[in-house]
Formats: sequence, structure tokens, C-alpha cells
Amino acid sequence: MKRRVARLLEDGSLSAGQVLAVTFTRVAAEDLHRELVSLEVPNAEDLNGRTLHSLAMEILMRNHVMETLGRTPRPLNGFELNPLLEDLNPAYGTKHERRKLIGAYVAAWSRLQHEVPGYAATAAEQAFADELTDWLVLHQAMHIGEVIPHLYQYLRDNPGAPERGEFRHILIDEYQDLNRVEQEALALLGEAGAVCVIGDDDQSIYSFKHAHPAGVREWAQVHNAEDHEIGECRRCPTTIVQMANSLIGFNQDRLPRQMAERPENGVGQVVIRQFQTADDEAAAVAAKIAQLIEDGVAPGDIIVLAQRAAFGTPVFHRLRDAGVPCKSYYEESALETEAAQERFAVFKLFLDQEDRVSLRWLLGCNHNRWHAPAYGRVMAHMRQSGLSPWETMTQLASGTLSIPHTASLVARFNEIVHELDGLSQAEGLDAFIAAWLPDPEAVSLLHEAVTACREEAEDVGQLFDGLYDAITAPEVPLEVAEVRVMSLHKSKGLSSRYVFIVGCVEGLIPSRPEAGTPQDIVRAKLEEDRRLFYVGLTRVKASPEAGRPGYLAITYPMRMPAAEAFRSQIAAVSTQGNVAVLRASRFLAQLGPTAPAPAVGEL
DNA sequence: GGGAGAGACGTTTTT
DNA sequence: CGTCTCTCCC
Repeated sequence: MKRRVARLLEDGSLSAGQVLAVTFTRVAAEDLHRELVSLEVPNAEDLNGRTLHSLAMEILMRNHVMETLGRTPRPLNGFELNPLLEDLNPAYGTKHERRKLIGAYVAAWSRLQHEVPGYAATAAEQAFADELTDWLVLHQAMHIGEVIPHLYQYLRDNPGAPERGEFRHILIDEYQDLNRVEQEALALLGEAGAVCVIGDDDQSIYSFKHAHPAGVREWAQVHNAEDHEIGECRRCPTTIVQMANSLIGFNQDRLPRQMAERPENGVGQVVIRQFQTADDEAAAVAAKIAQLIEDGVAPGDIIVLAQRAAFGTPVFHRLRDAGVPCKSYYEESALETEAAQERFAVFKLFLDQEDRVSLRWLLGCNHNRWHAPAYGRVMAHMRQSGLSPWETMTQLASGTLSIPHTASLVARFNEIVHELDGLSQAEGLDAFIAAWLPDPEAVSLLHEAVTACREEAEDVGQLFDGLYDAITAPEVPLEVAEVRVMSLHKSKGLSSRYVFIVGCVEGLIPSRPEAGTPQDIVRAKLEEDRRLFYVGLTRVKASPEAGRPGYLAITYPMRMPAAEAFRSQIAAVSTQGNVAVLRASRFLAQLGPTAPAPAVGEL
């Protein structure tokens, strides 16, 4: 793919701006971007490697697409969904059920169900979608799941839109991870040019976001295109290729094929170890990693894959305590705690009183039902008067307006106004930060983040933008210098000379389906979990030239604390007192004859 | 609007 | 097993 772009740029038939390379995750996009920029061709630095979401947001903003629909391209953060969930009519079910309905609304879009012949939303689904949209319109916000659907609708309904002819070459990586609406939006973007999709349905692991892996298989036929199969595994040692082939061969729902080994890569080294407890497992993995580093292995060449934080975090903590440079992708985000969320909302509202989502959040926080009954009365008034939430609350506070049963909401509003007034007194950035985070200890991660962007910022607005970026889109470092601990999902697209897959227990990979799940869904889920394990195995990179054969360790414990297993949704064989009893993943038996026998003891 | 007791849920991911 | 959520009651 890289060579193809390079050739076109070199012979001058293409400018960098006419090439679009998209993937689904930010890390993969960053990676792709780096790869393209590193091409030794003119203007390579102008090549575009990005996520579909960031491209979609840019197009939607650029063309005021949302505004013409009466919508605002202001995505909701995860935590901002909480008051929304309370504000939705309880007639649609419990909070859990309402959350599910939001999921179904997004899912219908993702699958383009309303364009499938015979699909009819039930009256109840339609009514729910209307209520949800009403709230979003009133609060001038959008659900993150609406971003791509709106891009798709804009492109489909505006055949003359410049974006439909903008790109002459589109490269789409990890195509099997995209859902229907994403695939169709890209088809419209690539309409006037050549499209190159790269996908492997054996690596389809995103059913929970309604990925449409069949799109890869059908692509060549639907678009009347060439199909280039990549049959050789250039990355992995031969043993790993054999194990991966054997494992994935157990899946029914795939095109039968085998990855060919590359003998020059060598056989590699594979160990499979069982430990008495999860604690022993973490200790052994951390000790082995420390030993490797002592022997001269670069920390950046080592990854630890854990399908649950419960398995990954103990390894991370031990590495950190041993002074090994490491990074956990399970680390708490700066907005994890409600205290941090509250500070964040205050900041946003301070900059923009008309940020309706932040105001709604702040009015309800620290109350068990987010003041939903009182706020519901205020919303009714807003719909009828056309006033904004801030205006309405101001009138209520001054007594110009009166709505029964809203006294505590108004009291809360006065507190918010008082705090914002205090912040506006602060002179200079440091004084502002001190006033905004009077108790930095209570929100230490947020404080760290804001301190890190303090230098770059010249005013309060820039400080917020920097903070927002740092929190929502942390930078992907160019050079990896630490041991990385992450999920199997996150590892997609990466390769590493030393790979540890921890917590390989039955009930996790594969997970145990809920009782009563229909058989076909159980089977599909099992196959997806098998692909997940397959992705993990195939991260191992052989570097014979560097004298590194490629190392894979598969580990699993026999016991772990029951509370932890419950919390992390790990289905134990049995529970004895406070201890969950675990056994080996069934996938270990499917690795074929070249896999070493599992053993106990050190790695 | 708040407290007590019963019941449901918990993961992986995109901006 | 803990924590969040729902229901019922004041």
C-alpha cells in the first residue's frame, strides 16, 4: 500500500492532499500517518492519515451540516450521558433499559437498518428516537454515534458536495472493523477515485460496535475490483503461524485459507504456563520482563496483552514498582471521578454559559436522580418559551419567572453562578488554575493534565482546548520506550518481539455467554473470541536479523479472588469461599501439534 | 427529596 | 463480591 502511494506521488500524477488514508482507531491512524510521512517522496509530510471520526467532524463543521438540521456538532462525553439518561421519560423503562435504547438507536444507524428493505422501526423505537433527538436539540449536542451517520446522510443527499470528488486515492485499513454506515460513507468519499481496502475477516473483533466484516468478503464483487490476497505471514515466527492457523481453522464462518510460513523468520519461542494464583502469574510475568530488560531487550519491544484490567494492572504495578519503564492503557483517565467531571464541566461553562450540556450536568450532579423532575419542568418551559437553559435559570433565580418545585434546582444554580463569578475574579492563568482547582489532591490526574498544558497556553480558552485534547486524544508517542500493557483489542495493528498474553482462562477468552443466549449468537461470539486470541498470537514479530526469534508467553492462573472475577465478568468454573476457581482456555487445546505443552513454574 | 432494603449489574471500543 | 439502581415509604 505504501509503495503504491509512493509511486503515484513520485510520478507527479497525484498530490498529497488527494490521498486519504483512514483507519478506525487513533493509534492505527497515527501509525499509518507515520508510515506515509516516512516515505521518501516529495510532499510526503502533507499526506493525510487519520481516523474516520476526525475526518467526519471536520467535514460536518466545515459545511455547517449539523446547523442546517437544527443540530450542533458538540459531541457528548461519556459522563455527560448521565443527566440525559435521567431526563428521558421513565415510560421507556429503567435507566438500564433507556441506556440500551440509546444503544439500539445508534446500532440501527451503524447497520443502516432503515435502508434495509423490510426494516420498520417500531412505533416505540421511533418515539424514543424522537425524545432522544429532542433532548439533544434542546441541549445543542450530539451523541458520538451520530457523527458518521450524519456524514453519510450529508454525502448521500448532496451528490454535488465537493467531498465526493476530493480524494483520488483512498486507503482504508482494518476494513473489517468498520460498520455499515462507516463503509458506505467511505464509499461516497471515494466515489471519484481509486479505493484500496485492507481487511482480514479473521481479525474481526468489533461486533459490539456493529462492525460489518462481510463487507471485506463482498467488496471485490460489489465494487468490481481486484482482490490481492496476502498469503504469507511476514511478521511471525513459523511456530506462531502454525498455531494461529490451527486455532483459526476451528472457525466455521470464514473463507478457508492458511497463512503461509516464512522459514527465514525462524521457529520462535513459545511458552505456555499455568500458575496457582493470578498474583503468582503477575509476579512471574513481571519477573521475566525485568530479566529480559536486564539482558538488553528494549522495553519498547515488549507488550503484555490482557483482556481485562484485572489481569493487566497487577503486572503493570509490579513493573512500575521494579523501576521498569512501562505504560498501562488501562490507567484511569483524568475524568474518571465525578469530582474531576464536575471541575471539567465548571471550566467549560465558565468559558461558555450557553454550553447547555455542562449546565445540565452541573445542575444535577451530586443528586441521586440528577434533579430530573425539577429539570423536566424547566425543560418544558424552555421548549415553550424558546429561552436557553441559562436564561431560564437566571430568570428563575431573579424571581422574574417562577416554576413550582424547582427551589433546590435554583439553589444549585446560584451556587454555580457564585463559583463562576469567583473564577472570573482570577487574574492570570496560574491564579485561575488555583481558583478552579482549590483542592488539586482530590482531582490529581486532572491537575497533572492541566499542569502539563499550562506552558503551551496563553489564555484560559487555550488552556481548556489543550486540556480537552490531552484528555480525549492523548498523543501517541513516536518512539515507544516502555513496556506496554493493553487489551487484545488495542493491540490490533501492533507487532512486538516479546508478547505476553495473560489471563488465558476459560470464561474470559472465550467468555461465557449469558444463560439463555440463542445458539447462533453463542457460536458467533465464540468465533469472535477465537479471532481475538488469534489477533493476540499474531502480534509476535520475528527479527532474525537482530538475533531475536520472536517470543510468546501464554499464561493463566488456577485461582483469583472471587470479587475480582465477578467485577471483571470472568466466569469461574466454581467459587470456593472468596476464591474463584479457573481453568485453561479451551483455545489452548486448539493450537495444534507445534504448540508446546503447558507447564508450571517460571517463565 | 431522602433513607432503607431489595435487586441488578459488572467487559472489550470509537470522538 | 461491591456498587449502583429501583421501589417503597415518610
